[in-house]
Amino acid sequence: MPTLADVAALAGVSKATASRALGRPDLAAPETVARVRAAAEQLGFVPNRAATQLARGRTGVVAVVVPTLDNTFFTPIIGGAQARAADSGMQLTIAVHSLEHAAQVAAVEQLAHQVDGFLLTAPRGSDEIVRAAASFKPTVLIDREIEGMTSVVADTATAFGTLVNRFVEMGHERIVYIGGPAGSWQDRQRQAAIRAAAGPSGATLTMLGPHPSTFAAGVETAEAVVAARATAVVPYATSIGLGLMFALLHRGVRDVVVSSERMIVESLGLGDVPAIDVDGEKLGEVAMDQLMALLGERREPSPTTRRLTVPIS
Amino acid sequence: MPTLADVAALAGVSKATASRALGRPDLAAPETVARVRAAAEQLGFVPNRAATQLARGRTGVVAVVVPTLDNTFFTPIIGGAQARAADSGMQLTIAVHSLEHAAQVAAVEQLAHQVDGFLLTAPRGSDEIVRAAASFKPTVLIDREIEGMTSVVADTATAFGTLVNRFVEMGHERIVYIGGPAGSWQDRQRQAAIRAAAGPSGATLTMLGPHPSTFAAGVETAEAVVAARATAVVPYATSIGLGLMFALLHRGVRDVVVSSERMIVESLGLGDVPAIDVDGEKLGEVAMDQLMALLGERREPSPTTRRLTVPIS
DNA sequence: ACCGGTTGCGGAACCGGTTGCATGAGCCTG
DNA sequence: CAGGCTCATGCAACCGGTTCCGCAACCGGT
Repeated sequence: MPTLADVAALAGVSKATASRALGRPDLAAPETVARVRAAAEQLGFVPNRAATQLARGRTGVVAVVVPTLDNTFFTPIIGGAQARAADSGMQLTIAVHSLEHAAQVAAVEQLAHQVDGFLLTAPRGSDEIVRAAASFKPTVLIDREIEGMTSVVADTATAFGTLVNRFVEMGHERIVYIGGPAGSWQDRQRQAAIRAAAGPSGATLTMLGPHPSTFAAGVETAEAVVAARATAVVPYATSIGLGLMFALLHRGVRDVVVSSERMIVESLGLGDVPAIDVDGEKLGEVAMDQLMALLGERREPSPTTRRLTVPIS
Repeated sequence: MPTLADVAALAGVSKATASRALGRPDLAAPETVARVRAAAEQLGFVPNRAATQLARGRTGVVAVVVPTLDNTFFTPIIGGAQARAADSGMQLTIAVHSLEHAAQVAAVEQLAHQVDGFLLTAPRGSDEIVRAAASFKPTVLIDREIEGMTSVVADTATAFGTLVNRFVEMGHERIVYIGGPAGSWQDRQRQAAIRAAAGPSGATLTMLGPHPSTFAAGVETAEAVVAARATAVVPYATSIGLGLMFALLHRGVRDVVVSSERMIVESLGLGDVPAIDVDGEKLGEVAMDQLMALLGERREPSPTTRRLTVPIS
């Protein structure tokens, strides 16, 4: 395994020059850069990460914290983040935690020593808990906004409001919203948006929940949905909606419209059921970009919120 | 941020002794170990990973390679592996690759410099491609067996065979198997097991596929399932089965039994539909244990296959 | 009392990069 | 042509642990 010293020797320069030629080409003579690069190429030189990290005081790793891997909402986010991280030569570690309890802040602190920054995905818990978790290293929030922190959110609240409007326009008069997990920030946003949208319309809005984002939970809501004599349902998560649709069909109920992802609506040929699509990959990419920006800056940059539009069809 | 030198100073010993006291307690006097530990505790000492890695020549990171994150089969595996890795103070990076093409071996090679070992999950492609990818670092295969390599497989083939037997016993005479992705090793195993199980029974077996493990693909098989006048279906993946069940219900077809995960069967109250459950977490844990064992041994250990039983109910 | 053998510890080299500082060559300007 | 600059480069310290090696104290045995 060739080291920088080998490269330097082959190129006829010192380690220092070789290092600069590869890492900061502007600090070395063009001709030297070329020679060093050629040598590195020839030897198949790959810098030792640990050495670089040690010398620079950075780990080159960022952690993505997700509440669970069982939810298809999070996995594309991870994929997007991973892709962007790889582009910058960074590695990604995945940590599964829900930041509801103070104990989990300790877990994050433990991790903090081993990474340069965090992506916290849809953290539950209070603002204070999240702030505490973010206090160790530069952090970008995904799908949650907290005053003073950088975050990237999919604007699902607006989208859900639009969805309800759509249902109202379609003539639905009894609409049910199936809420997400207890303590979910997104859920609160969506509830507010949905209430605002439905309020003036005269349609009856029934709010159910909280529910975990699982298929089983969706199945269990069928009873209540039927009891509410709803004709349209807006579920918090795809998995909930799927369980519900399933249970309804299973009961022989065929006249309730449940909004879902475009993929599902289309593959089933559900026609004019409004579909909603969150581009999780994009979410992950943008969040990682933000984090990279944070890591790049010397001084604390001002917190930003990037709001990604969520398409409805 | 306290360093080992700080700990050593506080404990009144040298760096060398401090290092030994913490890392190899058997090499130091018990009393010294206690003093050093106390000092470390008091200072909140956390060893610098990069330094350790550099000194030891190991990265402390292992990579899990999965074909996709969109399949709920893989995510629990990652979870299990992650948990075990964390127990050993190792980190996990996730790489999303399908090892079908030679080009992706290069991607693995790139990663190889940054990790100590690999977990390759359900790699497609030829044995040679997988061998090439595994040639860089110690590697454990998950859900695929290749001569001469260590692997951990869920014995779903046997389980699927049993499943078909069960259907036959229940009186089903036209059974459909919906195949998984093209080139899937598991799919080949299952096909063989299913054929062997159904062969002597006199039941008609229709093999469909290949299909990707998606909901949409499942929906699309409904046509063929109906055409085959099947009364029982065994789908390759949960997602396929879900799509199929959905499409069938949607068409008003209610007399076709589709095997699925226990969770789904139970939440829907599907009664006596046989359910199959792969403990992905366990799979990940065992695989990681095997990898740790590989990493621990000096000499090349003999390859092993751990076969995990998959429960059916 | 002497000796070979353990045992616990410290000194120092080392892992493989990065970077502050010094040096010297070459260039511009007055 | 001298003084001052910039630019390219090398030397060496450094990041924070790990580990080889040697030394000294201490053990029991004869």
